[in-house]
Amino acid sequence: MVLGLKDKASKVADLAQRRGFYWPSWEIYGGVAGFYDLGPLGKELKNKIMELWKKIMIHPLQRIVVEIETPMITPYKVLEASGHVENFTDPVVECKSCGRKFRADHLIEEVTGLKVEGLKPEDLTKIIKENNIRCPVCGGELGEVKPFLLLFQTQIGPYEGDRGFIRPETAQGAFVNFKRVYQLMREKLPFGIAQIGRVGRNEISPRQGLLRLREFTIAEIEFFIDPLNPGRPPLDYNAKIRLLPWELAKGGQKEPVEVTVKEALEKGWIMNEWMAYWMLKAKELLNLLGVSDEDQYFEEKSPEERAHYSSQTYDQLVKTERYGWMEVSGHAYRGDYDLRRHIQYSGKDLYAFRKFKEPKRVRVKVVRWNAKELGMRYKSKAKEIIEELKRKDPEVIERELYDKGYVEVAGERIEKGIVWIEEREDVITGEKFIPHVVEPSFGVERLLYVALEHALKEKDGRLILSIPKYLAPIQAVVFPLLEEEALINKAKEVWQMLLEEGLRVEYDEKGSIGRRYARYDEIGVPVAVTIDFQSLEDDTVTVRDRDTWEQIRVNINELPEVIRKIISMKK
RNA sequence: GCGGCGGUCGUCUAGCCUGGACUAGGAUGCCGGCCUUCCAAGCCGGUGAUCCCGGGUUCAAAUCCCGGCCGCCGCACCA
Repeated sequence: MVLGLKDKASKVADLAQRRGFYWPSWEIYGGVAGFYDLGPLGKELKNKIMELWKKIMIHPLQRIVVEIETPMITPYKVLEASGHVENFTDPVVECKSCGRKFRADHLIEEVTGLKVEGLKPEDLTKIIKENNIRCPVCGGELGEVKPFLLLFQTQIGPYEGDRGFIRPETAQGAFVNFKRVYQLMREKLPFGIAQIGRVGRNEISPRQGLLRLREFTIAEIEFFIDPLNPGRPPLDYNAKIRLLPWELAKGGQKEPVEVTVKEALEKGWIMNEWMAYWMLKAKELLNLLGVSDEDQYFEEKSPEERAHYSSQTYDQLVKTERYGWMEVSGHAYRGDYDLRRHIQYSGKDLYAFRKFKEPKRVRVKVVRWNAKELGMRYKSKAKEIIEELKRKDPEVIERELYDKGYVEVAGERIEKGIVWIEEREDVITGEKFIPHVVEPSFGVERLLYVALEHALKEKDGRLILSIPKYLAPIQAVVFPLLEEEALINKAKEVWQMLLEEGLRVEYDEKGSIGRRYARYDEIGVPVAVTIDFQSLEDDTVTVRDRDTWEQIRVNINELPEVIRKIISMKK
């Protein structure tokens, strides 16, 4: 293998395919861009990564962060409410001569100054024709405006009207369940709904292997807070964080700055303490996946780049060799956007309730009326009159009655005495409000790739997957030094014993010992146990470290504990 | 989607320009055997390639032409 000649991404892709981490889906039919299969090792590693994610994101706040699961197939109405049906489609127009594509609405606004947001593609096409707008690059003629919907569409059941989509994020499943989980959390904020699940986005041009997929796994938390009383996260204010806030970026700054969390909050670079908390957690997670601080930072998205629901978004970027800085997580302050929209579209009560410290006593003016009198005088019109009285501001009615002696509703003059204003004192114990949402969201396959790329090392022309030891899919391997019956028997005994200890262990007797070390270094097995002739005499074996290649000799009955210690996260 | 480059055993690659002896060669991996007392050792044997797919040109196509698919790089969108 000519290792030196290839870049790291190729080496990762090569290793992934050769040793069974991942490969393109539907390969024997030529493959389909944007879809990848996970092989045996890839699947195990991904499981480990998801476990780790839960350990970092959920476990420390387990009393207030809970995991749920909701369907991938999502009804039209839900994604209409979320704004995705509207916002996940771009009107695109193509130049007939050079083939370049443009956002049709942006192009028109630039050239004509007309506000055309929300217009239909046909109208946009018309405007382009009427104003003779041409390709801004080559001057060629432009074609029809077409919407490009990034959502995968399907149909639910046999009825064509029941349109469904594959969810582009798991978040909506959390929002629609807000009330139920709120009640399960005994109506206390803040709390978080975590979800790990597959999503689909019909990317125009997926590329870059595992990094841009049409179907992938998202791990996200919708963290609900009371904006007036967000609570305090267990936050280390002195922790350092690398940031490129928009405030600096728009002034031309390219490099992130390192600041304490305290500074970032004081300067308003991070708008909320919970945002800061999840960002720090994200940094910790990437550290544990083998990405150092220098190889990651957070970049704030400009207002134009942000998703339709967000008022602040930071992307967590990780350095990759070929693809440069790659987003592995997004941290969005979604405000009350999603719940507000779902309240609107579903008509359901998705409010939280905020109790006042002291019940408030307020004097309120209420409109009262003599229903019997109204009924007798206005007959069937009485109902309409009462409805209008209910809607009208009591202050206004009071003024009208005072000024004119009557109030005019539904075209009738209702005189003082039939309608009057009463003042009464109400005791208000609290108020309804829509919680705000802080959302950390991770692309799991990207984490997988990044972990692999950062783990891949070379030593003496050999590939070593120096993945953090607690992440290794296979934890240990047992070798007889030579293919001799006595050694083989002993080795199999040891292997069996380790299996019974619950460890994930392989056994291999084929090839020279060096070749076997190399085989398992390449897939990141942290511990190689070798049974040699001395083992037969004194029940000791050699334990070799994947990264240093150093060996120690341990007694067989200490072996499980030795291995456990090596692959443990606690150091 | 456009432009550029590419696609040959699991992997890396020779051959392609200049069509024919290519029954597609090598290396590595993998399997079996011999050997071997700790880092991809050696020897022998074996396995393994619809030459990305479809069509066309030709007596003859891995090779030339067209279309598609996939990949990489650049442009636009994103976790």
